[in-house]
Amino acid sequence: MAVQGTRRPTLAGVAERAGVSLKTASRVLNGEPNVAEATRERVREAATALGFRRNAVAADLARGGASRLLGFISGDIANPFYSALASGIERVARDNDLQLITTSCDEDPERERLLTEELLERRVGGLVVTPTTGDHARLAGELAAGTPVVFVDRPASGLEADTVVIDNRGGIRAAVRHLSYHGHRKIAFVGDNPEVWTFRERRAAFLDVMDELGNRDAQRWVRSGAHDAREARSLVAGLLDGPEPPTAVLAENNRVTAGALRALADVAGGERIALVGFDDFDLADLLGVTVVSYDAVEMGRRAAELATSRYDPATPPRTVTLETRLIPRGTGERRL
Amino acid sequence: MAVQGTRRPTLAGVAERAGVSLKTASRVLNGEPNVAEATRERVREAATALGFRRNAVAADLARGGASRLLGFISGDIANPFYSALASGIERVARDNDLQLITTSCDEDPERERLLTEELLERRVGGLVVTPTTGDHARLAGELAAGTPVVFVDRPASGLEADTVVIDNRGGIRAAVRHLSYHGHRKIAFVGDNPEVWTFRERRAAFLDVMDELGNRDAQRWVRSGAHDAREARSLVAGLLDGPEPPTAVLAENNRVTAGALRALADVAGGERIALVGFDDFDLADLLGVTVVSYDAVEMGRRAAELATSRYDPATPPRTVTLETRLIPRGTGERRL
DNA sequence: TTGTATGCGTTATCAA
DNA sequence: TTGATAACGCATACAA
Repeated sequence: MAVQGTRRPTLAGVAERAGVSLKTASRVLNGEPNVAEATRERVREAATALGFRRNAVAADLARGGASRLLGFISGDIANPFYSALASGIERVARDNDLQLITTSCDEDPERERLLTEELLERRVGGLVVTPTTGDHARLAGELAAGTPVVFVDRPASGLEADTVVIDNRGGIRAAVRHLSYHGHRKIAFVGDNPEVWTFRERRAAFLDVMDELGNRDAQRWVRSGAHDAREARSLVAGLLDGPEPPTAVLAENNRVTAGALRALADVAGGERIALVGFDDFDLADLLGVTVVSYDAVEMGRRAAELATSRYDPATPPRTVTLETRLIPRGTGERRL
Repeated sequence: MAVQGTRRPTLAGVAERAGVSLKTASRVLNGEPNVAEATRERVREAATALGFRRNAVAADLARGGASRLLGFISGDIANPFYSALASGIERVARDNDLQLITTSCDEDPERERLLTEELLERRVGGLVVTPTTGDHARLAGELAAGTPVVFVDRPASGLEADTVVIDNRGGIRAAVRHLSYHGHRKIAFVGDNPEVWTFRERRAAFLDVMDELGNRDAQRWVRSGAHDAREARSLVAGLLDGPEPPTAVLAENNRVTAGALRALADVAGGERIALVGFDDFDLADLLGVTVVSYDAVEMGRRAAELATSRYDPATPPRTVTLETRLIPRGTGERRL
């Protein structure tokens, strides 16, 4: 048992106690072959007696190259979406004997840059990033140096790199068609900030499908700027209170869905207004909300697989697109 | 720009290019004083020209002692409770210039042990653990060696160490009294497995308060074994379907609450049965569920503060108990 | 203000 | 089957 003040036992200490050289002790403790069984036993005993625990920091340095660490830069780890990503990444990390460093950049480009730098200083063997709107060209050198940098949920700007996204357009298409099939024409699209890539993708798809369905002026049904549930609530409230209230609301993400639900609960007859949300959420079944669902854990897993697979920087970047799935609950209208 | 195959630029390289010694380059790049401004400038230029990025692995090894890493062993990072903890820990880590390694042990003692070992090999400067039921006496030596190990949400067994918990008993007391105040006598307590410390605490409090209120036989209202929402649903369904259905259900955690909600939705008149849940959750307001709430992010923060504050292993372990808060929504009965 | 020398605890090379 | 010795890249007494 180590005691405070006392140094921790080292491999050299184990070797000395076992009466062998450093290299032999190393061989034994790393399970390498070509060591006599008797020697092996003596080293093991010495290690246990001293309470030896290998120093992974020293090992990483000696080995050279990357450390056995993987980096993940999320927007906010407390957000269920990001923690689902983290969960998928973690599993792949585990399978590859890597430890995962998680960080949150609060959607702040400058903070993302700082975190990237810190993780690269740690010589991570791979980096998974949910990119903010900033430019990522600065990472070109690192990519060329062989560090796999993978972007997830949205692509980086100014850089060609491996990317994992979902089929946003397909998801929106399914949602709008679902509502249309159930007779809705006045469909409002409520979302986050237009700076966000996913918002733009989803809005574009919304306009496309509405156009295909004969609604050439869908732009007037679009509302943006709802970054949290509270803002979404007032945005939807405004729609319902306006001159031409929609009969259906398409919420661009789960925060908007939550806000929309509250707005609908606030007005008389709100339960007769249909609601479809992008992103599934807990208890959506109870609230009878039809959603566009996808597997965020799988998304993390795929990203981590790209980030851990050794690759040739010369090969063109890969893009993985995951499918979405419409989960109809009722007829698009909520049944409370 | 580094190119693949090429080694990464080192401090020595920067020093050489700037025509100074290693130590001087180190001084400049670490912002230490006592360097001529001209020298400083030359070193900076050399660093930029070479695309130098310090190697944190080497720095940690050279500095000796612990690495600038913090470890967190959660049950499952995809679980909102654990990711809230992670969020709090992450903020403290950031403030202390530490990087956070997050792991999930899936509530498996053996896996927790393995993860602990791996993190200690990484020489983490602190370790936050949500302990499983296994014994933790093996960590005594590490504690004595000066690594702050902090347990959060429940105490470790077989080891005296810093711990952060919430006031489970107070929370249950408030919940039962709330229901009692609103006229309920037949209150069922539905929870997870009795192996889980928090369950035992909460059940004990439930029985105490029921006893105080004159219900001496509350044991028959206790149901356990609901580890997920599905199991909770059938457990509650069984209660409602039994010979003497309760008029109120106290759910021991948010998974049970979700299951109970579904069970109540399944039966006629279910909306007249009161429900109070331990743990607040998203959209609880919409569903009209009264809850016992507490701040999981704060819990993580407090744990991380204990794990980062240098302390004397000789001082007795500290226990931080965080308050809970009853959030009444309606009269304890749901208003849908 | 600047530099020299040594150590951190491993892994890896190459020889014995 | 084993071992001596040199990296790995930086920090830090101590000197100049």
